[in-house]
Amino acid sequence: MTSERYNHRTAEQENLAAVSHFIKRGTSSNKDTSETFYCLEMFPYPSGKIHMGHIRNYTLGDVLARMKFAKGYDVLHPMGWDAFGLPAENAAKEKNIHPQSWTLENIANMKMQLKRLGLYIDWSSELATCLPEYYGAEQRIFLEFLKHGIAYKKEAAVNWDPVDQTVLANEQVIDGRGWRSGALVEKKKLNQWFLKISDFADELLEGLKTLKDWPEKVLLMQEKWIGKSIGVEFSIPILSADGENICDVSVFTTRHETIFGMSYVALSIEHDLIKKYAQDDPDLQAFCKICAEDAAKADYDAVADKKGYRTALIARNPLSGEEVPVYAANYVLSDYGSGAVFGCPAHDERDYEFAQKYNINICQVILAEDDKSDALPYTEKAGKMINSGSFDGLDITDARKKILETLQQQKVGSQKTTYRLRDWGVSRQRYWGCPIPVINCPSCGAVPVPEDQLPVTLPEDVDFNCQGNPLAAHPTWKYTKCPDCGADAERDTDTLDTFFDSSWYFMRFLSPKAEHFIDREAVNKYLPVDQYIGGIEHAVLHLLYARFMTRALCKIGAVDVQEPFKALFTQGMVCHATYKSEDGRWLEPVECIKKDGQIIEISSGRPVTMGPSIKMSKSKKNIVDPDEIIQRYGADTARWFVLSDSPPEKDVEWTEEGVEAAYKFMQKLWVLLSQSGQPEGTATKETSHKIMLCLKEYDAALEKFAFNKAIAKIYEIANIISSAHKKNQPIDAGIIQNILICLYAIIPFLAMEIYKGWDYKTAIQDMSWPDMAKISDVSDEVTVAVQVLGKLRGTLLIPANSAQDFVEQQVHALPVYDKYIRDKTVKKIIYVPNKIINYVVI
RNA sequence: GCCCCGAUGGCGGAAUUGGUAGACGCGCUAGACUCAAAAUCUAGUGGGCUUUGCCCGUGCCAGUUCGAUUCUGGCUCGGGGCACCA
Repeated sequence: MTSERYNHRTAEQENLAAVSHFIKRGTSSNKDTSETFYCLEMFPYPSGKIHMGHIRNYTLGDVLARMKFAKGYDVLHPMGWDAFGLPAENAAKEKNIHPQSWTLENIANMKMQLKRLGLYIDWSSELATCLPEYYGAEQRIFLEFLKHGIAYKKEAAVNWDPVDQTVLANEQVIDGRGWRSGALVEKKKLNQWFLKISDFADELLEGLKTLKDWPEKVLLMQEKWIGKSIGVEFSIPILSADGENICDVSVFTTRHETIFGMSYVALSIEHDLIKKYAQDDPDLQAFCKICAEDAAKADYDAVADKKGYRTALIARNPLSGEEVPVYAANYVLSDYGSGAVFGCPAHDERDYEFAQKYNINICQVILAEDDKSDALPYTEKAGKMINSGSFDGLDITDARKKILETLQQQKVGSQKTTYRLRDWGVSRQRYWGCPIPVINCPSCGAVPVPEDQLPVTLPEDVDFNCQGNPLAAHPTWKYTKCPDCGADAERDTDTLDTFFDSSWYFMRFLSPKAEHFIDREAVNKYLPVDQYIGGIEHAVLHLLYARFMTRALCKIGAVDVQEPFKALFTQGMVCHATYKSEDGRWLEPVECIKKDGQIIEISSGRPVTMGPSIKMSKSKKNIVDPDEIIQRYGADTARWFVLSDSPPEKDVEWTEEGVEAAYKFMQKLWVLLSQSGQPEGTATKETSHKIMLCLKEYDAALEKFAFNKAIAKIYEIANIISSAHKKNQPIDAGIIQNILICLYAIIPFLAMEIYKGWDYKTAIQDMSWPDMAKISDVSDEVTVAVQVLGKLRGTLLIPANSAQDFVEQQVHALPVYDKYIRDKTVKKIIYVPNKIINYVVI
């Protein structure tokens, strides 16, 4: 038996070049197959250091890429850097270092870390979004969109983050706060570039149905976000206080059958009619101002309280002719539907609340069948119409049909579909982003930068301590000539939202240096991405933008792919317990030690309180540095640990014990699988089959993303080998070779090191994955459960696939038979081959 | 408030179309080795009992079935998403 320990430091150093030699696109381990497999993990933001979340994400992808390569696929497994963004500018302010050098240094460091982790990546296609070769291509895309009307400019109220001093997209506002800064978002009017994502709302929604290998949860979130709603739009005549017909107001509803229950009309404070009448009504003006201020807080609690202002205007119900008051109300959204609603308090919760507060008439129009409660508002799903003129007595479905027909005949209404999804505002008032390639000319307007002047590069001499956008504050950069008329003009000083950068990078990997933005042929060949892996936090933001971008590029004829990601896997977070010192400081795990069942702070010896295990974060200091782990235990241990125990879609808790255990197991594998570790005896067939069966299950688990189960199978194999060794039975070299090929996907350094100790002819990285189909699922002998009335009473070891007669005979010989069956009447015997035999007795 | 998901030992978690619940790991207990400890190895480890063996047990209550962690209905608790979208 071998006595020396496995030294991960020398082994990982020696094998680094071989382990991380990249698979180049267009090559495969099996020359006969040309089937492609695009394996992609969400590319990282170069913050400076790899964290445990990255380790988990990239290990998952790496195992898959290695396995697919060994299975003969032409694998594309690239890596890039989501390199634009605010932290670089903040670093520039704080550390007086240029965003570019800060970012590039971080990239260099993180790339080294990823290599040390043993990732199997095609570095020849590496890209960084902050380099002109990338963002220049992005500018070309923007100009194409401009040409095709997908990009347009409009004055719009935008979400303004007062801390980051920038505009945020709707998706970046969470609970009224900036997603990054956490500051309360304000509303501000600015001239902004938008992308017409709303034009794609329906196909983005329909496309979700084709994404069979996406998590249900993400599909649902996107569906809700797009928010398709089919209803009816109709117009309501508005009269002045003295009955004079002024205009029509159009409203959208999904409950048009309740039209006879209309007891008021509510308009948004942004509605044209309200704006017009506010000019002569100071009270209305004041009301609108208060509501606008509440809304600007973008704080839900401030808006939760419904406020209304009764105008002198009168609305006439187009079907009943009834005249009802018109309100300006804070709860009516200006940018959904037509910014106006009719209120039906009897059958709508919000309207009911409003009517209660302002003492408005409540008129019931449906007599419920399924809702017996008397409480208003009624929440019926079925019922008959009442108080609805000629429609009385109809059930809801018929009433909906008839009322719509009537509205159409009278030419006051029609069916309409609305979406919650708004156009995507992409202008950001920041320096460290892709400059929008447009020149604003006083006479020609917004003029695209001519192609031969691309890329529009960022100036390097910039003052980051100025207020607002450093790019706009640059003394010369923005001044230029109009490409059309030659007059003095100014560049657009806004840069693109970084989500724009990340919504097409997966296509750029196919031609990272090319001048043209996309290599259409290569993209068509490798896309859609066969497996995309990343965090759930991008369920709507990045993943919706990327889907939109792909469809938009498809529409303008740049690619022929509709959906970018065929399969999506969202992995869980890496968590760790939190530690707090006596005086309330957060402590890093390395600052604490367990002693006699108590946790104490190493420096002071004082006791420490342990908090719950939560996502690793700098603020709570519950972080473990991957560098230290790799240094101390090796990359294989780190990889092994993040894959074991917890299913990858769930959060995993990082524990010292867990890492220690993983490390010990690496040592154990080293002993069990080494040639020198094999005893000198005779191997048995049974052991070999058991091991191969485990490998087959290991493979199936990996294919299903059940990495924790795959790991369990390796432990099982170790136990099998261990007991074989005790009986002085060596394991066949061929079996060991198969195990090592499979392990190479998970723990490449150790697998390669052990492999080198045997005299195999082909290098491990050139070996094909074992053919699992050839391994039989059943052993020669199986254990069958003997049940009486569904209760387990004994087991039986018999040859596989035995006939029922034979099994029954065997059961007769068991003590179980005398005890439970012999004296009873057997009503029925249920036999499931190789599983159970169940006696139903009375 | 609405929508979705989940609940299995001390812990993380296994369990093909309903078919031997608790694989595998951690932790724990005992033993071997050691002056001792660590490491390693061996055995045990859901609960209970009158312990050759039996009873209970997958959040709770019912149901379907020869048989339910798995299917159906109703609850309880936990997690996530959306939040005036008319």
